[in-house]
Amino acid sequence: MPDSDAILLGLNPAQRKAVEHIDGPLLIVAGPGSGKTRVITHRIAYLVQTTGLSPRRICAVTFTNRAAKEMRNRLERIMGPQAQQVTASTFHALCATILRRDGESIGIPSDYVIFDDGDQMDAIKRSMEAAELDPKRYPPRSLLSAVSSAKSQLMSPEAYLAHAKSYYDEVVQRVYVEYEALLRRSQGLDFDDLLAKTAKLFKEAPDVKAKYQDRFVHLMVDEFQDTNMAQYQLAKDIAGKFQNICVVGDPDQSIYSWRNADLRNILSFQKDYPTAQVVNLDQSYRSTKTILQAARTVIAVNTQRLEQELWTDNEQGEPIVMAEAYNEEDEAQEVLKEVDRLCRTEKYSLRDCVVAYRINAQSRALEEACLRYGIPYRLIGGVRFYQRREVKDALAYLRLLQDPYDEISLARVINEPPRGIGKKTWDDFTRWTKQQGIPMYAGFQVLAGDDEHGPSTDHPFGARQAQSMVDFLQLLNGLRTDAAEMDLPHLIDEVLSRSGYRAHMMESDDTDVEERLENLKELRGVTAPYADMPALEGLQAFLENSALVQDQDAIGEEEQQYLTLITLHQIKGLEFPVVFMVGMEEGLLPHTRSMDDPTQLEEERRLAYVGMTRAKDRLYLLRAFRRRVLGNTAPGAPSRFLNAVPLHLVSPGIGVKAKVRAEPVVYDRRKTTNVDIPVNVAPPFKAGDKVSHGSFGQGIIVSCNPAGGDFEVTVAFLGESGVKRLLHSFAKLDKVS
DNA sequence: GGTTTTCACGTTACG
DNA sequence: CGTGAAAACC
Repeated sequence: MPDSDAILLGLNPAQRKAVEHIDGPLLIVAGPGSGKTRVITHRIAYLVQTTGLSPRRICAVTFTNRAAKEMRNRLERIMGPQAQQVTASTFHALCATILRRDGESIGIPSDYVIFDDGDQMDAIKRSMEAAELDPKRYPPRSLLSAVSSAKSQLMSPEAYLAHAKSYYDEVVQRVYVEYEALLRRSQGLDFDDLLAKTAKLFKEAPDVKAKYQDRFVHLMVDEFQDTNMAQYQLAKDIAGKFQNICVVGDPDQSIYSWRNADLRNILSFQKDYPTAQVVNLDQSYRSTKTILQAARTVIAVNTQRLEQELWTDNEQGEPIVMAEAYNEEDEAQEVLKEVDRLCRTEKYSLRDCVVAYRINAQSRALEEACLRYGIPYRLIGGVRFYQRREVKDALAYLRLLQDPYDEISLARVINEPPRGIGKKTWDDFTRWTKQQGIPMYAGFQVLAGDDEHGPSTDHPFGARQAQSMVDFLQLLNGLRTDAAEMDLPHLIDEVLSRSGYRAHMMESDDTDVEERLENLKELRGVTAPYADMPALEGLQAFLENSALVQDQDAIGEEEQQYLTLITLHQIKGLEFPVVFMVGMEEGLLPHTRSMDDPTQLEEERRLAYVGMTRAKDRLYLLRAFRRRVLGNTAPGAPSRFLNAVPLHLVSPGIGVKAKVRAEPVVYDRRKTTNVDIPVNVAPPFKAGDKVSHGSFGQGIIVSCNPAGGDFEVTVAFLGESGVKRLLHSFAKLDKVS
C-alpha cells in the first residue's frame, strides 16, 4: 500500500480535493472522461491510509456488476490484498445479503427466491386475472411499470390508494394488492423488494439499522444520478450515523428515468445535505476538444442539470463527420466502409470502433452488412442468457426444488413438457386452491392423499387430471430427494431427463433445437463452481447469483478483433477511439415516444450526449434519408440534436454524397454510391476463378457484378462457409491459380 | 388436451 | 417485417 502522498500523485486539483475531503457529505459532479472511477478508488485508499480505518468499514455501491468488478480490480492494484475487505457491490447484492442475514425479523423467509422482470410480468398477468382485469383494456406492461414505480418509491398498496387520483390509479392499486399477495404466497422477492424490504427492515428494526450504520463509517455511491427513491433512502440510512456519504454522478448522463431513476436525488442533494461539499470534475481526459465542444453544445439546451464547464487539454482533433445515407442498409455499408478504411489506412483496429444506436432493431441492418462483408462483430445485448426460454424453464424447475411455493415457476413448468395439465385443468386448480385457501403445492398434496387412505377423492377433478397432477407432485418430490444426494450439475441433468423436458425438446422439429440444447449445457456449465457443496446449498447460492449477476458477457475483455454493436443505453460507462452513431433522425433519436414530453426529450438529449462523449478521437453521426420502420419505409428528418452541433466542428462527411445538414431532398438511389472505384473498371474476377479468403477459406467465384461503384462478388466457399455475397473493396479475396 | 393458425404489436434494460 | 401470445382447429 503506497503512502498517502503517493495516492495523491498525478491527480489534478479537483480530483485531489475529492480524494482528500474526508468528513461529512460530499457531492462529486463528474463529467464524462473525468476519471471518476480513479477518484473513488483513490479516495478509498487515501481514507484507509490517513485515518487508519479498517477497509471493511467502507462501502462503495455501484450500479452494475461490471462497475463493481472494475472497482475491486483497481482497488486491489492500489491497496493490495486488503482491498478485498472493502464492500464494493451493487445495492441489490448488498440488500440480498442483509435480508438473508437479518430479514427474518420482518418475516422474510431465509429461502426466498428472487423474481426477475420476466417473473414480474408473469406475476402481473396472474394478478390481473385474480383482479378480473382485461389485459386488452389495461396493458400488463404499463401496470407493471406503475407497480414497480410505486414500489421503488416505497409506497405500499395502501399508500398508493391514498394518493390515487384517477380510476386508472385504482386499477393499478387493485393489481398491486394481488401482486403483493402472490409474491408473498410464493416466498418471492422482486428486485424492487430487495431494496424496499431492506428499507423496511431498517425502519422497523432499529437494532439492525444500527448494526450497519456502525459498521459502515464511509459510504460511496457511484452513478448517483441513476438512483431511485428506495436506493436514496437506503444510502441515507446506511450513512445515517457518520454522515460520511460521498455521491458521485453526472445529471447529464441520467438516461434511466424510465427505470425509476430519480434525477432529483442528485439535483437536490445539497438541499438534503446542506453541509455537503461539492467538487466539480470538469476536466475531460477522454475526448478531443472538437468532440467535447460538440457534446457540450448539444447538452446545453437542457434545463434539468447542474451547470458544468467541461474542458480538456487534449488536442483539437479531427472534425466530426456527419453524413446522410439513403437507407439503413446504405448507412450500415457506409459505416463498414469507413471502419475498413480506418483499419487499413490509419492506426485503428476493429476493436477501437463501435457502432451505437437507439433501438435494438437497428442492429439488424448492421449485422447483415457485417455478415455480408465478412467483418467480425459482437453484438452487446439482445436476449440475455437467463432470459432464454429453455434456461428460464430449467431454472423454474430448480426454483421449485428450493421453494415449492413459487407459483410463478410452477405455472411455467406445470405443463412443460406437456403432461396433460392444460389450461382448463390449471384454471380449475387455481380456483380450487384459492377457494380452499391453501397453497398450490399443498393442493397437490391433498390430491395425492396420505399414505393411509390413498389418493383423495374430495376434489372436483377427474381421475385422469388428478393423476397427472399427482404424478407431477411425485416428480418434484423425487427430484427433491435426489437433490439431497447429488451435486448441482448432476441435479440439473436429472431434472431435465426425469421431467421429460430434454426428450420433448429433442423430439420437436424446431430449427433451433441444437442451440437450445447448447444453452442448457451452458447452464449446467455455469453451475460447475457449486459442484463441491451440497446440492441444496449450492442451489440457493446459484439461484441467488444467477438472479443478481446477469453477466453482461464481459465487455472489453476479449482480445479478439470485433466490431462492437451496442445500444446508446448500454454504451454508458465505456469509451472507444472511434464512435459511429447511426440513426440520427427525428423519431429514432429523439424517439417518437419521447418527443412530446419535454422531460423525456431532455433524456433523449442526454442519450445523444452520452453517445457522443464515448468517443476519444473520432465521432461519426449518421442518418438515413429513409428507413424501414415496422415493415414499411418512411423518410425521416435529421435529428434536432444534429442542429446543435456547431458547423465549424463538422466535416462534410464520408465520400461525395454526404451532406451536412441536408434538407430532405428527393434522393436518387443511383447517385448515392461512392466513387472510390470507377464503375468502368474491369471486373476483378470472372465466374469460375478460384479465390481464397482469410476466414472463409477456398472458394470459387459464382458471379461478379458491378454494384454502386464497387463489385458484388458471389463466392461459393468450400466447407461450412457456403455461398457468400461479398463486396470486393472489403473482402480480401486473393486469386488462386 | 395438444397443435396449428391467426392476430396484434412494436424503445431503452441495470439488478 | 418478425415475433410471441391468444384463438381456432384437430
